[in-house]
Amino acid sequence: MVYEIAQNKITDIKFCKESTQKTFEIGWKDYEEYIEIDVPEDFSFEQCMVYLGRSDTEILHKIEKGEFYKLLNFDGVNILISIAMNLKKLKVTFLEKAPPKPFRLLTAKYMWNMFDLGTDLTQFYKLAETDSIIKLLVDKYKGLRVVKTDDVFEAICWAIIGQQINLKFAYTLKKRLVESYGERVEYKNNEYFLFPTPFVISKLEVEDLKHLQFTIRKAEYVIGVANLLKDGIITKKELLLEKNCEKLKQRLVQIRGVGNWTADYTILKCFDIKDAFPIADVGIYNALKGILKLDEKPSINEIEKLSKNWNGWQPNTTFYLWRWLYE
DNA sequence: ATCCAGGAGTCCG
DNA sequence: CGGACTCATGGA
Repeated sequence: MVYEIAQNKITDIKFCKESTQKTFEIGWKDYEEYIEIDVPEDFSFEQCMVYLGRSDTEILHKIEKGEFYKLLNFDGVNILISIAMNLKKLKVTFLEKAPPKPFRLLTAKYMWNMFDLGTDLTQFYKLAETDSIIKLLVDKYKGLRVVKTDDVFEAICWAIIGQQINLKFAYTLKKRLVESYGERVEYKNNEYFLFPTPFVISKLEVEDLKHLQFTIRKAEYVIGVANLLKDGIITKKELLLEKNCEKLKQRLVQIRGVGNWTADYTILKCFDIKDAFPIADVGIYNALKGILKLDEKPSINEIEKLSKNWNGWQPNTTFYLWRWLYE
């Protein structure tokens, strides 16, 4: 039996050839009921957990006693896992019965993508020698990775939901959306959810989402994106072929409801593109305002100047800046 | 109450 | 193209 990788799932594990950055090879061991994945020497599971644990309203995973729980789905097959560090390796445990071997490989690849384990951050850390902002961030949060979202529908929806509202309310909206329309699995008195599929959301009316306190616009945007993906007008597989940040952005911005910020954010969260940078993000300028002790938020021009020093490492810098906000 | 929040579309010159 | 206006809802 051949297991196909769904089109919009699992980023190709091969890395962008034109990238000048070093990459690590994936390494993992299969122990049936769990797998162990090699991680870079500097990898900090704890720092990634701070990012992933930034909201107590997060519905798509749980963190308990430093252990991470999430429901995965490969081609219709649900896999409930927990993740923890064990002897400098990432240990992923299958909480229900161990899935067939191809799915254990997919799980390893999923983690590799989610924690961006392929990127060698040596050059990023070296930037700290010449950039005081990077130095401050790296000193504090070394080992934090760019935590990715595999599902492009989820990534775009989450960005749309987050437009122009505070993060707390954004998490509330996501929770309502997922609880209302996402698949649910129960395990030991806990519930775990999948992000809703484009198919399910495409069937909704604007009114359905208005009841969840979505604005009319956001409801239209989310349903619209669902239709584009459901009909195959947009596929992640096709988007992955575009390695140029600007060109990828141009394609995303054509989607109704996706402006500059949403496109930048989606690329950062869902694609392995090294100059993705949501320059209009209020989180970024709030962090910079705080770090640089500015009286007012920095202008786009000022951020552009700063970010030139970060060329090729904008995604990492963005995550480290966001991390600074969670102190 | 007032301002802001991990904005986008539209219109107008 | 760039700016002003509109939409829209909870949090602090």
